[in-house]
Amino acid sequence: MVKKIENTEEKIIAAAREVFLRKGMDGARMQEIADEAGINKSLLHYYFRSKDKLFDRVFTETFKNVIDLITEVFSSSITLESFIENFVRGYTSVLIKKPYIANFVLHELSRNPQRVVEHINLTNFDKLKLASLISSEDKNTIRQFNPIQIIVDILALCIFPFVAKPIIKGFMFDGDIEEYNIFIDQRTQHIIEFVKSAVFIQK
Amino acid sequence: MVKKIENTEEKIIAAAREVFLRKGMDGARMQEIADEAGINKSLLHYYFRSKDKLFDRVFTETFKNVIDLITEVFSSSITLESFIENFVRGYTSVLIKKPYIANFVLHELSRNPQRVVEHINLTNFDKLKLASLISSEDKNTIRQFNPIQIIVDILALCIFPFVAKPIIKGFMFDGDIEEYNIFIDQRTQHIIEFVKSAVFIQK
DNA sequence: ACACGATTTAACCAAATAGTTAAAGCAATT
DNA sequence: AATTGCTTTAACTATTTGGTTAAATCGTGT
Repeated sequence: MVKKIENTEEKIIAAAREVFLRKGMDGARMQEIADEAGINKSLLHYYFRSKDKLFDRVFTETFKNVIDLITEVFSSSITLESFIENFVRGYTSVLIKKPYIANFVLHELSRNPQRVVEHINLTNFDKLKLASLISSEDKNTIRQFNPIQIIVDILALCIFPFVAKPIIKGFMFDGDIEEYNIFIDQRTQHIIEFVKSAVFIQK
Repeated sequence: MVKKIENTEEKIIAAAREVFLRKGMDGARMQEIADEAGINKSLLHYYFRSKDKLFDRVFTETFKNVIDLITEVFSSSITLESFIENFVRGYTSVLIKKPYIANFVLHELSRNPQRVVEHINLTNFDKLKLASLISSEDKNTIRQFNPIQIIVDILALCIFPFVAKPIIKGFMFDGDIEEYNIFIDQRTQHIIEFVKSAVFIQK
């Protein structure tokens, strides 16, 4: 190869992600993606034969970030407390670095739920992990919530603030992005304390 | 008028909501909306001059449900505990009746954040209410979390399970809709207990 | 029977857009 | 200098789709 192929390819993927995110798969225009990537439409089709293929690539690549994270967190936590901390830290740190992930996945979840679920099912990710961690705790130190409710709780607490960013920023903080950023900075610690307060019984 | 105008109009709105929800504003086709409503495209344009106007109507109507609820809950709660209970009960009961609301609003939030925020700002909805309820509690009985974090927590816990339905159903419950429904039934009570456990200090 | 609004039918238009093609240019490798 | 592969330009096609139009039909209250 003569010029660096990855560079243009990555530029296209980043541009496509931007545009798909802003406009959704249907709203996105190939021309707009080309513009965003600083290339022309012909070259775009030279790299990715169709809009569908391009979207597929972007989705798979984006989703992989989440999968890798979850797998890692699930396999490395050995107590309930460390699970909660790792899970929340892992999730929020990924979302702080790549906030677009939340919207992107949720958008695809409503457009094509089947596909998202299939991607999750491809992972070998142990959904009974939390239940087993809970059952190995002393029953007098934790409240007996349904483990699945707790998993959903933690996911909700981590993901929602990114999806609802315009509302939190625009309404809660009157449009002040700095206040929103502070809010997000404090979010990780807040969730950990909130969940632990809810789950563990204080003496 | 000769025939009942509301009937067809409502049929169109319901059909449009369905299709807009499934496909998003851009993915939706006027023809598909007409089919779903059991009428033809001409009549669709006879009632709503353009796709934009139709979407606008559907959005405003859908969003009104949420607004009315929040306003009601905010004005009627006089203690922190009753606020939490009313808020969660109000939110989950609306979403159980009309689960499409969550996706619909979130979808529009990423397509046109400005518009959603404007709609919220039009309400006279007191965002300091929770803070004032917290400050009137005995400091020894509640944990000192940031009130805005708590509001976001509650919203997240209520809304997320509906948005993530395909994941919860498809992955957590291996596609069993009945188990998902039971999960949702228990959700209201779970959230209330979870939040109260986190916020109130037990003796 | 008449009028009038609701509804259908069917053909049509204009714009947008995914995707194609082909020829030419460019930059590094050989 | 020739080759090779990335990149541009620009014109083009086919299809989809929002929206229009006009005439016919249907149903009901007067």
